[in-house]
Formats: sequence, structure tokens, C-alpha cells
Amino acid sequence: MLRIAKLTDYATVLMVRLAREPGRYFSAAQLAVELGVPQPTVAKLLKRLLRAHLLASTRGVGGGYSLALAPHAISVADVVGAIEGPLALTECARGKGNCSLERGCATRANWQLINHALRVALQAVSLADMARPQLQPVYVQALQEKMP
Amino acid sequence: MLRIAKLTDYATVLMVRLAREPGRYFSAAQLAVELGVPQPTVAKLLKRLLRAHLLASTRGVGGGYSLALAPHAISVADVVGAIEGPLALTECARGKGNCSLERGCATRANWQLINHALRVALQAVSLADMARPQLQPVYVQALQEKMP
DNA sequence: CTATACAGAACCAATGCAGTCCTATTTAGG
DNA sequence: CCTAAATAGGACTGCATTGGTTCTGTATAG
Ligand code: FES
Ligand code: FES
Repeated sequence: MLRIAKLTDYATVLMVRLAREPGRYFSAAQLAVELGVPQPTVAKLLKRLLRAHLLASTRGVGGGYSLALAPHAISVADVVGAIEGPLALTECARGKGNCSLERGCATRANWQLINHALRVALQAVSLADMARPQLQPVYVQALQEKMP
Repeated sequence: MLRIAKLTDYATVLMVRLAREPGRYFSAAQLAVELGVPQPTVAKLLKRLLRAHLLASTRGVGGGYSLALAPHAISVADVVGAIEGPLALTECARGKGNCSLERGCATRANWQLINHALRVALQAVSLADMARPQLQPVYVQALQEKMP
């Protein structure tokens, strides 16, 4: 229903937690108890985030995960992309041949614009922003002012 | 992966087709052949759109469906809502008790803001807009100018 | 050398989605 | 009146994705 996966939700909460103490290393177990989410699930998420180069890791005793970049340099779009893959609202938003209606479809171009707008919006929100209790809604205002 | 259901995609194409000849009534069979989508599927979509009061219908010989409102008065958000239910990016975006992390969650409020922004953005695009070959990207520009 | 902790993959159950089918009910026209 | 065309509203099913677990391997501090 046009919703992000639950795991993506968890991932943002994780990342925001890490963003609060950027230098520190957290073990998966530690984060799991802190969030109240089963440990294997947290571990899986951290692995995906690592693969997307959003995290740095150290193995062994005392090891763990830490942000690979500064909190303001990681966007919500990055996190969503790391967990769910590239953002594509419609089937046909990524490359041709994915949609059965392609021939003579009147909405493809427009959906792609909408898709792009959403991507830009999510890229504009950083972990640093998300860590604030209430998001500075600059882009929300920008939207609302322009809308009829 | 943060994508609308394929059926929703179909539905927008349907609605845009109807928006091109606002007065005319189309039968489900007619629309099905025109789009190249199986008839039962098209029928199902039309029923859902009708229930959401976006379409008007007439039964019997020569009956069919037509837009219930003018093309500029129906938004993409309306169509998405009719097919997929209320727009809720996150589990917790609609009411409490849906998310296991609620207690002490740091991102809920911010996700709801993002959710709201997306809803506003989709409400700003009407069927009349979608019917144009290339969407007038006022809101896209509005977004991009404000973003760092 | 051992306990800790990440790395990577395979695996499974459950949910939701795409798609079909069947049975009313309404209406135009002969 | 009677029939064919068309919508109204369900129930039903196969499939893909997701949420979540488990197992084996590897690196590292002490
Ligand atoms: S190409 Fe996919 S709906 Fe138009
Ligand atoms: S309440 Fe759902 S993730 Fe915060």
C-alpha cells in the first residue's frame, strides 16, 4: 500500500541511534536489546547497510558498527535504497520491458517525474535531520506553498 | 521496494483514458481491449474506483463507466487511495499500536511529516495533469530549488 | 587459544497481491 | 414480457515478496 518495508523502518531507527554518537561502535546484540527487536533481524539489517557502504565495521572482541559518514551526509533515501533496492514507484520506472502497457502508455513519463520528485525529497532528509525531535519541515512548506 | 501496486498503475492509465473524453461512457470490455489488459482485471479495478466515488456507472445495454468529477478535480492520490487504501508510508503512520517500536521511537514524528509531504505531492497532480504528454513539473521544481 | 563479534548465505512461514470465476441485479430494446 | 448486455459484489486460488531464523565461516582482542 505504498509503504516502506517494516525492515526499512527499523533500519532508519537504527541509523538514527548510531547518528547520535557518531564515533562509537555498537555491537548488533547491543542495538537489538536497545530497540527491542530480535537480534538476528538487527544483524541482517546491519549487514545490508554495511554492504551499501553506509556503515563501517570492526570484527572481534569489542567490535561493532559505526556510521561510515557524518550524520548529515547520509540521507533517508540512502537507507531506503540500502534495504529495499533502488527507488522505483512504478514497474516501468526502471528501464524498459518491465511493464506490459508500455506500448502507447500515456502515464509513464509523468510517473517517472513523480518518482524523481520523491527521490529528491528523500535525499534531502539526512540522518541528522531525523535525529531531531521534530523535523525542520522546510521542504514540506516548500511543497505546500506551491500547491493549489 | 517502495512501489505502488501494479494494479494501481493500471488504474491510473484507465483514469487518464477516461479523462480524455470526460462525458463518454466506456464499458469494461472496451477498456480492456484498448489497454491490452485482461477484462476481469479491468472490471475489478473499475469496481474499486466506483466504490471510492471516482466513477459514475450505468448498467444495462450501452452502459459503462465515466468519471464522476472533472479531470482536474481528481488527483493521483485519490486513485492510489482507491486501489491501495489510505496512504501510509510507515506501519505507524496510521494510528498507534501498529508498530512494535513505538515506545521511545525517535523517528515516528519525522516519518509522519514525510508521509504527509508525499500525500500533498500526490494530491497536487490531477488526472488533467497526467493526461498531458509531459507533466508540468511545478512541484518538482519547487522541491529541487529548496534542496541542498 | 579462546571467546567475541561480524560475514554471508541458505532456509522457512506467513502475508499480501494479481488474477479468475461465479452469482446477482439492472436496463435497453425487440 | 423476455433476452442480451452490462455492472455489483463476492469468494477463491497460485504466486511472489517479506519478515525472520539458522548455520557455517572468518577476523581479532586479550
Ligand atoms: S509503461 Fe508501465 S504503466 Fe505505462
Ligand atoms: S513508531 Fe514505528 S518505527 Fe517508530
